[in-house]
Amino acid sequence: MPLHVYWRDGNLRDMDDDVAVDTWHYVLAKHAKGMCALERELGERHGLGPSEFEVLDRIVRHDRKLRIQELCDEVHLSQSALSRVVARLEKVALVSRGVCDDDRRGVFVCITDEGRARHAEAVPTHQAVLQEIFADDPALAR
Amino acid sequence: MPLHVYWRDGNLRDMDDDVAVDTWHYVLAKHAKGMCALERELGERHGLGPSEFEVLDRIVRHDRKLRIQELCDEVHLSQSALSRVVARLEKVALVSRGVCDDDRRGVFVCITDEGRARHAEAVPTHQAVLQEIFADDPALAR
DNA sequence: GAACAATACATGCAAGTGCATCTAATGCAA
DNA sequence: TTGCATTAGATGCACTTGCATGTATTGTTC
Repeated sequence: MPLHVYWRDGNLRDMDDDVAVDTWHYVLAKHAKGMCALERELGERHGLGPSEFEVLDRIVRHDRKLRIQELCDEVHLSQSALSRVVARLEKVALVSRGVCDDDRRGVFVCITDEGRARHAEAVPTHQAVLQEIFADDPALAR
Repeated sequence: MPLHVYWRDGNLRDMDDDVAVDTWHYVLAKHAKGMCALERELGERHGLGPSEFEVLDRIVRHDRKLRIQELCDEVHLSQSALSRVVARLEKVALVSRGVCDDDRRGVFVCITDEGRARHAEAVPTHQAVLQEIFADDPALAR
């Protein structure tokens, strides 16, 4: 995805500053605020954690069976963490798991109707939270 | 800090896309890569975790005794997590703790010589890791 | 000053994560 | 086919985190 980030200082700014470290602090701040807010809002309103939502979201966007491995490439979780997220989701019937026919080591994950509904319900919350988080970045507001 | 983020698309881009969500995915990706790399490099080379480094860094930048509470405002950790990070740092003698004289509920944290040295040693690693992480953002490279 | 709310920090506990490892299935070479 | 390295995913374990709570001190109201 051809997205590039441009830093610009509103005022005078010493360009010897370490831009990477500044950017990192920005990332840390947004990540902390965002995760905290998502955890609270998705949790209270839809009974989902950020990881659970992310996994459901990936499956919905692909709109097909996915292998654990494919998900692993897209969500920022270790293989073991992902395995457990999927286990939790299966436990509450938002996804189902099954063995791949062509490679019986593999496991595919399928979203259930209930999972699809829960995801659809949560998308606006997710979006609203993030718009709030980035609301103070004027260039992102429109 | 007057830092603003500007998204720009290299090509055609549907401006109905949800910019906040895209930015969030950028934050998630950089955070995951950055934390993973920092954990590895700071850990292997200096025996520090990202939280430990961050706390040392805050103290060094202020260059004075700090109260736990002040640190709490600056690092993205809960009060309890910070309390434990400081405890770990004290255990390995990189900081020392003491009660505030003016408010005996308060605890100030002081960096030791060894802590200062370890921090100084780790700063270049920290910086190098982050420059590597953001190296693919052309606007940040110079 | 006594009683009580508020604040600063520490700690018990449950939950999520990554690493190392385990099991099962596959691929490949002899 | 047999034997062995490789891969997919699950699981034991240690560690960190946040929430709720505990302890000690301070401030406030009567």
